[in-house]
Amino acid sequence: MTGRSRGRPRDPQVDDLIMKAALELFVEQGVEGANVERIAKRAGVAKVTIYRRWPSSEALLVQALERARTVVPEERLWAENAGPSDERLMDSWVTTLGDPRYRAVLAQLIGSSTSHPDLLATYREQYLRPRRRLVREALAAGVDPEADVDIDTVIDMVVGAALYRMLVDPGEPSDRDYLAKLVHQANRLLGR
Amino acid sequence: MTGRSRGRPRDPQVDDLIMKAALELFVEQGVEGANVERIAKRAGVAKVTIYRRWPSSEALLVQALERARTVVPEERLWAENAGPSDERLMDSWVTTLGDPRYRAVLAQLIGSSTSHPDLLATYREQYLRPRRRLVREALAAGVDPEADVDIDTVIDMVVGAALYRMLVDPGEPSDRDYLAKLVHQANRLLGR
Amino acid sequence: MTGRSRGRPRDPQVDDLIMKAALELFVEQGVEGANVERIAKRAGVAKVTIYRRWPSSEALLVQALERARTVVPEERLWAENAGPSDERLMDSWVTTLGDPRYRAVLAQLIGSSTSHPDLLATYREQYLRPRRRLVREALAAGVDPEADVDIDTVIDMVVGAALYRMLVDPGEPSDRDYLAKLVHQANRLLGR
Amino acid sequence: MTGRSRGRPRDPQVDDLIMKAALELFVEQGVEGANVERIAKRAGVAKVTIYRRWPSSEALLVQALERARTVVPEERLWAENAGPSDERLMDSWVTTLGDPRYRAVLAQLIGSSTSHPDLLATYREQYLRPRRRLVREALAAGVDPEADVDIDTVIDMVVGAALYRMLVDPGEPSDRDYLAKLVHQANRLLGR
DNA sequence: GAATAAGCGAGACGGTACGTCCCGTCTTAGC
DNA sequence: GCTAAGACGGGACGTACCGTCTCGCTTATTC
Repeated sequence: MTGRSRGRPRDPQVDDLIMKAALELFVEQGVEGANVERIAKRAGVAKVTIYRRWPSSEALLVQALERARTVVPEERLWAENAGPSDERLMDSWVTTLGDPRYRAVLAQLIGSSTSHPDLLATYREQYLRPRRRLVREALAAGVDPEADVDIDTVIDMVVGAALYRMLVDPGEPSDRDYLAKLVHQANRLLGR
Repeated sequence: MTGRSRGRPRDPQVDDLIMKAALELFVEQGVEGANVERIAKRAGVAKVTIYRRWPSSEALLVQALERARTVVPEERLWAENAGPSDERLMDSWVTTLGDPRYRAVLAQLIGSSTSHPDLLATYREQYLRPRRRLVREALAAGVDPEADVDIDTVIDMVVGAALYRMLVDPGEPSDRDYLAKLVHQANRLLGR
Repeated sequence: MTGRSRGRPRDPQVDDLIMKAALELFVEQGVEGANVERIAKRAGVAKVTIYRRWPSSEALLVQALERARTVVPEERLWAENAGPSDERLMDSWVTTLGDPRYRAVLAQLIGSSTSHPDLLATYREQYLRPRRRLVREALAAGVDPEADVDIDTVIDMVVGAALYRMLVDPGEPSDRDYLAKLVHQANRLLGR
Repeated sequence: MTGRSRGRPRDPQVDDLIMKAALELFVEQGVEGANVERIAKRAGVAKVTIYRRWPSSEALLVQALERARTVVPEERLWAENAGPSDERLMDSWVTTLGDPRYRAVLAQLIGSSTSHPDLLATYREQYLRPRRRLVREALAAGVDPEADVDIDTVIDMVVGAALYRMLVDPGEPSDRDYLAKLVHQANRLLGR
């Protein structure tokens, strides 16, 4: 009885077009630029077609970001390469933090988080949390069990310092040398 | 000595009216409600009068919030109390980082930094840098000269972790307990 | 036969609302008061809705006034009454030239003709030319075929004189007596 | 006691600059363009300087137009040349009516006469009335005293026809041939 | 095969805010 | 006193998006 609903079914390709356009505009121009009017125009789609699927441009962006994450799953990469290590951790960070697009996305998300907290929340849950878990695995090996610190605080300090530089003081480099310093201090705290 | 510029000078009282109205609207209705049109109406002021002073409502809000800080400026506080200390450092942080308006401003600045980097730069130079200097003074006392770390990296890690929580994971509290943990780890790194 | 254009068709009732409001404001407050902002507000309509239909309040007023002519269209009147005559000609003129709104429109059109000649041209072709044709018919009856004049020049002189008074010397009346004088001279020239 | 008023006297050259700028802007861009702001800028003068001398841009334009008239006093020209005649009448008309600037001024004046009737009134009294008087003199010679017409009506018809062409139907030429036709018909009416 | 229902692009619609322009008034410094 | 400069409250401008709506057409399912 459930069966197909009556009438013409939605075209799944249209979903793709819309989310692609939404993401492009968001990266290029931020939340302001990623409004329904422009997304519709870029996707070659009627506004109604968007409103039929998502209640707001925010909801659309959330899903678009969710979807985009699945494209490059780093976790898998690491699994194929005999687990994480400090070296691989820094390889990953250098790539990510050096990418201006990465900075742009995170900056836009933070900027819009006052009015649209769901965007940032989605990103955090879908993107940041898994990576954090991997970082924890990488740092967990050889920790002094007596160390006067919980590992999450150390991660906060390392990741926080790196993001602080990238977001707040983009003039200062977040290069491998700097990241190495941070990891070195993390290891000191962890007694590794 | 160029002397007074020609023409009728700007009325400083008008600055007050505008920033007061902007702040009220921001607190009552958020960023969306604090637009130039409404600020002008509430302040009883022409829109042009606002545009003459600030390039956007965002920039206006930055200054309004900066000005509205009810906290006594840390510099003075410290000077009057025989220098900084870990306790006073944390008092100051708890006040600042616990203020949702502070978060909102910094988030907006980061969000707009792709298109308008000057806003963030100004804020960093005018606001963050002096405070960083004070933090360095607070942490410098009793540092182990043999410690395997430079103090700026430690500041990055402490401040970075605090801001990371506030900006990226606002669900987790940046309360005194958490800040105390950070300062404790900083002291471990510095051999204090 | 291009068929119906795509998209939601314009609501003809909205046209009515706008032109009604425009006319009211024009009559009440003159050209200055009949601006787009006020017309939109009085008509309960968005400004864009007006701009979609007319390029300026001026163009809107032209059409509104044209439409609002309470005079029964001369063509019909004459057809129903066995053709034009000097009397009916003057009836029509007295009504038209005595209407301050008619003067206002024509004055505005002439004033804007340096920068926007099309407005005046449209008005001339759509409004004036057909009426001129009727005047020619009215004057053609009983013309002395030997008269040393072409009828269009006579029309120029009669219409020109009437409009000259109305436009340039609005203090002097363009009343029935004056128009009668003009028609009388026209008849002398035409040998009627 | 009358004496000079105290303080620095007004610079009469400034009056010239202002009126010159006002007239230029009026001819180029019409009433809209001839606002105090632009006049002040073009004349290199403060707005206050204008408002001190004239209550409005309208009043300024009135005086500017009055003054401009005195530059080429046609009456005098005729006086020096042994009085007006049909030929000289037409010479004068051909020059005037063929000048696009003349058309522009009159069109602008008529266009603005709804809101600012004084402008047109001044022009009529200062410029048109004297010329009309001269035309009357030119046509008065040799009039049939028995003619069934008063001369002012004939002038209305001739001048009206010429202006009608120039203002309302600028596509049709107001050339010497056409003006000759008009004068010929005027002479017929006057029994000359 | 026809009827029905929903998808779809297009674009009208009432709103709100934008940033600019000009209004006429005012307040300053300098001559 | 008078100038140039420019701030000020006010109001209109024309444009951009908002979210809703109405249209003709298309596409799939159901009867």
